[in-house]
Amino acid sequence: MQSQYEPKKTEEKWYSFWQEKSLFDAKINPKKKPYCIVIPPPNITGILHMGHALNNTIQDVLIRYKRMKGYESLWMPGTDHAGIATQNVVERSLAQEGLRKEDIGRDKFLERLWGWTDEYGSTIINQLKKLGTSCDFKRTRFTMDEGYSEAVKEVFVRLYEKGLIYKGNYIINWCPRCKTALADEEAPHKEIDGWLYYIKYPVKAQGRPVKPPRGQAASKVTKSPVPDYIVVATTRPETMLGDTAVAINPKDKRYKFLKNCEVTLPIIERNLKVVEDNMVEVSFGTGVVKVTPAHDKNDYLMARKHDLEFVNIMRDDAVLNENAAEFAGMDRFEGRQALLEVLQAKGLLDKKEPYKLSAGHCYRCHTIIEPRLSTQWFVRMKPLAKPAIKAVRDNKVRFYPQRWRKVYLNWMQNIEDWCISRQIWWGHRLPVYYCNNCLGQTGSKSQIPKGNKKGVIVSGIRPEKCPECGSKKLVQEEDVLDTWFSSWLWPFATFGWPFNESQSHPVKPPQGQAASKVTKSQDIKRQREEFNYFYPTDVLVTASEILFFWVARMIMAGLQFIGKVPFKDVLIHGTVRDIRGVKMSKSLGNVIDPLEIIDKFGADALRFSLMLLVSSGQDAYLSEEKFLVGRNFANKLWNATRYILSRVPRTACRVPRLNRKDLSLADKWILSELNILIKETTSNFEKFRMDEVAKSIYDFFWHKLCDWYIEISKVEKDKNKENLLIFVLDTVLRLLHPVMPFITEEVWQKINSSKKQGSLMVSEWPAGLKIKALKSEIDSFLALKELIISLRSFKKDLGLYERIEMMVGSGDKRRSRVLKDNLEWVSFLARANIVIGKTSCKESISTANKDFDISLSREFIKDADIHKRKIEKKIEELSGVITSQKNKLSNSSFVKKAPQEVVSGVREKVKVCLDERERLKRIRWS
RNA sequence: GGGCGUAUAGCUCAGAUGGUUAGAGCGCUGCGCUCACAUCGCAGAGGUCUCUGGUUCGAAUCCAGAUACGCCCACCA
Repeated sequence: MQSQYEPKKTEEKWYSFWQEKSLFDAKINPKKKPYCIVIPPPNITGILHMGHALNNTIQDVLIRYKRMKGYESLWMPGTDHAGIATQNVVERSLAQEGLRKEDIGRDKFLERLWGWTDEYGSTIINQLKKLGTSCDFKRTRFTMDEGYSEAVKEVFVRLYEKGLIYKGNYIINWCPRCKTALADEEAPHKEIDGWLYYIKYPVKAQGRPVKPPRGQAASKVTKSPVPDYIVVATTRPETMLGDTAVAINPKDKRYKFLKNCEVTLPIIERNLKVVEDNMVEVSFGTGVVKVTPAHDKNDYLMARKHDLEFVNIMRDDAVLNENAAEFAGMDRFEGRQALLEVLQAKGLLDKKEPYKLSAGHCYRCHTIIEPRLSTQWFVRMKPLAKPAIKAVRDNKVRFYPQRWRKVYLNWMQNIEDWCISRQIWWGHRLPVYYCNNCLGQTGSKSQIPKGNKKGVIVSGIRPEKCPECGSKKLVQEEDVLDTWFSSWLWPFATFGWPFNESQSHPVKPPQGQAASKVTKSQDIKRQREEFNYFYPTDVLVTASEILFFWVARMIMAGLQFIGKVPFKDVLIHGTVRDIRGVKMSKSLGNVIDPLEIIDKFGADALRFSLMLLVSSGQDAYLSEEKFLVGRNFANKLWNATRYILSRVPRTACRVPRLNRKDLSLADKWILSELNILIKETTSNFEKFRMDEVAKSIYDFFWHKLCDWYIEISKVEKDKNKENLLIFVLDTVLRLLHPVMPFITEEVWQKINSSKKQGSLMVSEWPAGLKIKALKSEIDSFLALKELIISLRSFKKDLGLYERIEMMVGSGDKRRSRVLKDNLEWVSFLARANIVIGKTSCKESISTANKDFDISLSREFIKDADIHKRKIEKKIEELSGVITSQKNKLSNSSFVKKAPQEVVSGVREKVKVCLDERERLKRIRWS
């Protein structure tokens, strides 16, 4: 074994070993309880980033832990077709050839997409393997798999038949670059710097003159004169071209006169209606709102209420259309500038003020979205949300950390309908067919009124003819479904749901299994049984970013289609950020590539460091050097193993049974510490506290096993020691394996070399130890440990580095005896030749700790100043403690009200401190 | 405009159900290649636990308020 651990030499070896032995595979096992996690399917366009590394490490750690704990662990892997993202990638490559997707047509474009998917779609899955992920890869699913598509269609049809899917003309988020509708969640609002423009709209008194008849009080006349114009404020001036009204608040007295006026839209010269609506905020802008029903969500709602005209002024690429008069053909922002110039020239631009506004941005390409009136498909969400709210309220689904529960409930209670149609080509095409014959009579298919099903056929299988008129002229809906409309089925569609015998494409059997040997119905039966065994899954591990996109919708889908929640626990971890706290992103260039870290430090180092850093849902601030902890720990483990193996002959190397007999004080101590570690680690895993798991193993291994026990073992070379060293190491390897699978397997194989080859990853999780140490024994050991530290410190303060003779005594007989029994290793570790007994002050210089008095011959001392100051400081410190503790005791309500054990604890503390201080005070310096 | 999170050593963070004159890692100082490990060992320095009130015998820990930073949601043009 080399003195430095080299991860590259072991990682690949053991990963293929596990795969060859099919250790990642899961199947129904009636003797075991199931444990199942479905992977949040990464986009096929994705490449592994630190967020994936974190997310998947957590899952792998849990899966491996439960597997060792005796569960049948299934980690279901797969990828997501990521509609818009993937289409964008392929469009870009097309653009390099100077082509647009329209040039080659839908079929050819889809061919390209499938080609890309076949070539690059599994990149991320292969990268995941480098992390050590123990997914059952034979089950790898893709949201566009034939079988999966059946589930998507089934769900669409079921929802449609229940009246939960409808088609309607609404204002939706439109990305003019991707040229598709987006759901609200896909268009996050971001603040941008803009301007608030104040524009004058000419006003004319209507019909009868407003002028009052002669003789009436003049004051009343001057109260509401009709001005030449009113001023509206807007951040998007170009939309004025689509204005069909202006609105005021009914309570706003300032504009009462407008009811009898004609307002004209400049440039277009259109008459605008004047409407009153409470939605108008009196205090904002001028109190008058321009209403653009086809380009703003609020205006749209207002228009519906007041029966206004809709004027669309933009094409799908946000270029102004023929309704935009002279500005037609200009891009929206170009048009804005041009329009402003015209307004300026005409004296209609009152003023402009800098203004921060928040606008939706496409979550794929970051283009500012344009609210657009268009016909889309929607899912009615309220009925789906209701049971999903109840399930969380009833703790059928629990969130970790719990605060996300509130966020979830808040969102669900205010949920709006989900726009699911997308005007792209890559995705599941809606299982909707139009009969041209029937629709010919009612008009174009974009104007199907809500609820009118005539000529619209929704079916999982393409119908041959129209059930209404028999026509064979059927056309399938061009739109595809939102990617999340397939992802929300992930926890059950991956198992082959809906298990229809009649479905055209059953889920393909696991790779390697001959398809012909398995009949379709057997296959479906197997899938159904597996589903019943593994569903509901156990935990979903995810970042908070997709709580609404995905997690909430999965809960709704699970309850709606299966009648059971899809998972019991939702573990939400933090976001990965750079060292300054900025979210890592490729465009910012602040990413740390996990593959590079693996290359430099090893996958185990990456995993261990990540686990250490993500404490209960907090964001992790990363830099390359933070991974050194993991690397160093791996190296420590490696070298400790090297030492232990040097002590134990290889041929005899196997994990022993422990014998209660002949255990030394140190043995008892380390076993008792190990026992605590087993308990803590197990309970921390159950609480999803992977940071605590990593921390406590690290602490035990490094600072208890290596710093003390192994050091002691260099002196205390009894027969038991070898067995114990192997035993403790073996136990730690088991505990650590979920977090650091590679090095633990490598080491475990070495210390189990005499056994026939098994694998650590499927060996048993450590149970609590039966051997118990007495409290007094542990106490004695700790006193010796403290003594060693005091001896070292004492020497150090006196500037002594040689192995010298030191005198140690104790007033306590038991302490003296224990010291005598363990003198050899105490001396070794203290680097001193210890003599038990007392010496006179004249010849020696002394110190004391809680249990022992220490002194050494004056002949060694050159300079005792540091030591003297330290003693003084220590005395001061002790006095402080004594005073504060005594104060407590003199407080009668403390003695009365505090628990007995606390009071006696304080008394004990005072006693001990007094004693130590007394002994320190006795030290004479000359 | 709502909702949430975080403020503890120079840095990154631990500190269930209140009882420690507050812990770790990194960094820093000093010493050491003690035969597993310099990706190491040993000994140290370093904190009025953001502020102000309150509850309590007792608060880093619970409550209220303030301040700072961060995040999410929302139809103020």
